[in-house]
Amino acid sequence: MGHIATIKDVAQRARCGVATVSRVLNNTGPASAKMRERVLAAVDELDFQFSEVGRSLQSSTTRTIGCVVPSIENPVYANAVQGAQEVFLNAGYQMLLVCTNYSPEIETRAIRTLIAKQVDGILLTVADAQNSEGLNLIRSRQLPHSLLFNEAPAGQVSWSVGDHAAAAMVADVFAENNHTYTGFLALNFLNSDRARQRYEGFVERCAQNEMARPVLLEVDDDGLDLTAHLKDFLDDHPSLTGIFASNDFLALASIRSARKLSIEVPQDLSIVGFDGIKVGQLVEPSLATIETVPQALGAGASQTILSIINGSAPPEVPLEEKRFSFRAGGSLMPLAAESEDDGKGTAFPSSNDPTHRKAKSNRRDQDEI
Amino acid sequence: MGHIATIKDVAQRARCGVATVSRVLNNTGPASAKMRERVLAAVDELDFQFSEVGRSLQSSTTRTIGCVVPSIENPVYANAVQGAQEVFLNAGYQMLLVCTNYSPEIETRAIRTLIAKQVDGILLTVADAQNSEGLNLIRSRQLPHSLLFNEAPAGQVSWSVGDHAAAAMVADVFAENNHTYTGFLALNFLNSDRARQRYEGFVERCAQNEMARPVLLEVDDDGLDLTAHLKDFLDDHPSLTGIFASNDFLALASIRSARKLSIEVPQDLSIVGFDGIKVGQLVEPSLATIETVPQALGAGASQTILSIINGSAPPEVPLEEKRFSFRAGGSLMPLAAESEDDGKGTAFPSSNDPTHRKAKSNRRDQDEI
DNA sequence: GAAAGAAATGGAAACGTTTCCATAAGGAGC
DNA sequence: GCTCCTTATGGAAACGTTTCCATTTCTTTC
Repeated sequence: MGHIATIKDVAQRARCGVATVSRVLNNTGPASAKMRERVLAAVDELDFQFSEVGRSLQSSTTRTIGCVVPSIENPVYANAVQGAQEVFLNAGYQMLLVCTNYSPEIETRAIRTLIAKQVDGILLTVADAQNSEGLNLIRSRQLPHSLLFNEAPAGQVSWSVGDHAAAAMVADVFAENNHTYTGFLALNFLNSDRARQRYEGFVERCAQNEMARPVLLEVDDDGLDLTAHLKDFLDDHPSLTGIFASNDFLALASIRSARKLSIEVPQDLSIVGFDGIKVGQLVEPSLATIETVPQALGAGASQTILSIINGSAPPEVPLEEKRFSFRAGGSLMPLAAESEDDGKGTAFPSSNDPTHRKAKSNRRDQDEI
Repeated sequence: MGHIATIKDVAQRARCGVATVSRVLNNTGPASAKMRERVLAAVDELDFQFSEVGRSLQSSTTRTIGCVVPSIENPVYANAVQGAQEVFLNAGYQMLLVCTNYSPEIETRAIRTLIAKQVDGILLTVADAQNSEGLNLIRSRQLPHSLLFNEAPAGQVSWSVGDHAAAAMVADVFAENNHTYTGFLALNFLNSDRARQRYEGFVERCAQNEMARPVLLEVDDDGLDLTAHLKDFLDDHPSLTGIFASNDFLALASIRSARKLSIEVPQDLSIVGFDGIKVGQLVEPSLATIETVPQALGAGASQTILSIINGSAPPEVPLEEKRFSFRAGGSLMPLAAESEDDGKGTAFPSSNDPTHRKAKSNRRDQDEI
């Protein structure tokens, strides 16, 4: 019969009470050798496995963690989620994953459901950490949780990149390479506080560096047809020499669109990305970008949650310097102005093997500084 | 007090029985207007939400689906999982995700846990569909499930790419471009039946096309340091003109490694990838590859599971022609042999805008056929 | 105004566990 | 052989739902 065995079936078959079965199987409390044997035999014959649902009801713990992120097609989130998943699995927790597609409505609904499912904790990246209905729900229930990628309101833990500072670093890099007129290319500006923080950080530091105020280009679609947008943008702002793309995909798409428009990167236009995805190093020119450590953030945030759950000391969030760094690449080139070179921060070779690049390249190469 | 309200609390506060609360909240059965109001008020005041655990125990359904994949750092799985997640979410199901890291042990353990958690179905990509302990468990319990990416044993549903045929198509493409000596670059060969099927399909069709037997190069690490391996490989097999990489990342890494070794792609070496990841179209040269539709497979497999659960007609798995196609790209170049060109299957321009490529390219360009 | 029918309501069982508590069985010491 | 203690064992409550069924309350109709 297609009936799934319960502890009662086992008890019946082993000719004992359910309490005994529970004790034997969980190794809690005494049991005689014969009894133990009978129970084990019954378990084997019936192919018995505890129902976690029954257990959860009794223990009011589910050994399940909710994870809410915008999308795992973005390798940054994919990395983070994978890192988190590993930590949780090792600790005996399973992970309930929801991708919100950057929609605050889905986000709220998902969090509600996760709470109803009695997850033991929630790991989440919200659209806007300052104003998230779901986050409020979590807080009011005092559910163990940790923000991931979002900067938390003061006093709260969060495993974020440090977007403001990282974007400021990009402004510095542009400045050191004599770029003054820059643009900021944004996707999901509306539903990502990270994108906005990057923009703010970039704008502020540009101002401090006495560069022009960066021009904002918002795109809505993350398809690959950036060309028309880019053309309009550059036509409107012909003095631009550098673009800071709010993520690496956007940066790569920009490079390609530029190529289509017969604009050479980096000779005619420098491009800096954000995230440091793997392929950025595989392409030519290699992508100058902010390198981040999503997997470490995901793992760290997970450990934070686990430590809240079992009352141990939570891990420290690493300093900003450990969470991001500038990765030089061929997509950024110093402007041919009088050099106020101080030796740091200029673009490095795009390849680890300069000899080869010299050998193969037959056009003006930005790599020879 | 930090006590979470249950239906009893609500009943007490609304001065009625729990049955009434249940009826009102679930809209099942009658209830007077005042009663309805009292209950709703109590719910509001207590911030009550049903416990899904209690519900699950009672209904023996969890509205949860398990999803087991090797890794979501691979964009192919990330896409598929995202597609699946969306379908499930729309149907009111949540998804428990486990990444096995290609380990059969983790795979088995994960499936065991998912069964214990009483998931209503399982979507999974296993290391080896012919020999999977976890899969057997699922089958013996008759748990609704669908394979994803794995080719299923005869008679079973599976949403696979059609690796054998797709790899054969690559052999055909190489043949049409006059390549005879090819290599197959494999990762995770041991723990991926897909990789093995691709190899077999490729080898067989090469034989049918009277090409040399492809040389196998297995790499274990998916880091970026393919260079040493590639060098040894090409030194050992100097006649190779084309490499079929079992995924796009490997293909991109190969292109980069080749570049480091002063080997020009595609002039000196043609490379074809597999999967059709997005960045393949953003790079230069663009990647010739097999384009697949992971999101559609993930969504289809999910619908299959849902239809098993609620007894409706399962969706048809699309024909192979709908599941993969060859995407031409600049990384593949016809060999300068006497052309037996039949017009189809030769490499196409790598960019959508040939005028630009002509304008910018100053080396012999494979795009002008 | 009473009877009958319909509508509303509450009690209790069931789902699968764990755990407390009471009882039964076994062994040691007299 | 009896008591006393230890070790085994089973019954039952509790966890939070839903749902069946019985009971109460309201409407309607004569």
